[in-house]
Amino acid sequence: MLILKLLMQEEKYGYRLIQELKTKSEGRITLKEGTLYSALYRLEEEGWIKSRWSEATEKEGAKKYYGITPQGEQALAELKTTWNEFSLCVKRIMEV
Amino acid sequence: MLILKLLMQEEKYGYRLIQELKTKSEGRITLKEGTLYSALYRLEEEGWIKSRWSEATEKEGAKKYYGITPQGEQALAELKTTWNEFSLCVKRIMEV
DNA sequence: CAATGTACTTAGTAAAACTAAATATATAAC
DNA sequence: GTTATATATTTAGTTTTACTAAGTACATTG
Repeated sequence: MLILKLLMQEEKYGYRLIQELKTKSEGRITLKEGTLYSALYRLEEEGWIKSRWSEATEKEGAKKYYGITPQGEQALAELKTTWNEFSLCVKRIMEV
Repeated sequence: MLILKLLMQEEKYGYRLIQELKTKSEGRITLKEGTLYSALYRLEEEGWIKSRWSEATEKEGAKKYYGITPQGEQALAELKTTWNEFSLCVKRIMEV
């Protein structure tokens, strides 16, 4: 869900997603490469994201950019609802 | 965390925990026996809960009651902090 | 007496995060 | 110049944990 959310802004490559998740979570979500990339492969298999290779420039090598698909946006909306309901329900149980 | 929380009130047996999680979550958390009981075994191995068999009466068979230990209470407090920080951080990323 | 509800156990599968390492390039340090 | 670090992706293998599914046992209900 977080990956899909970060891809709503613009297309991004895997390494950048790891960094963004780390900084935006204040160091609480530190995915290892194995975790992030296999998550990306699953999301792409689901049809929720699409990848393309950028061309290498003089300064930079080629990167694999991921963008969210319309189905991904739909899935994100559903995941958000599920998450909201779930976390609210955890909150209620924990706050009694 | 939720199991530990439910055991803070009083000691409970596994089947009851399944029911309570279901009703208190309005049907969103419906653990199967295999899931709940193996979670209980893990928690007991950690030393966070302790079990005892009740004696069978004329009406009821023996049940295995679980109670939270002092280490369990400590773990619960830490889990709660971790959960609060984590869910807040998800909220922040999702609400941008 | 068959079916359902309660209550616990166990075996095996599946999903997903983990460790760990390999590959490759660019930059910075010594 | 070589070593170390940062960037960027891939892959192999392990571990954890939830899942399915079935089995045991007893009490209650129809």
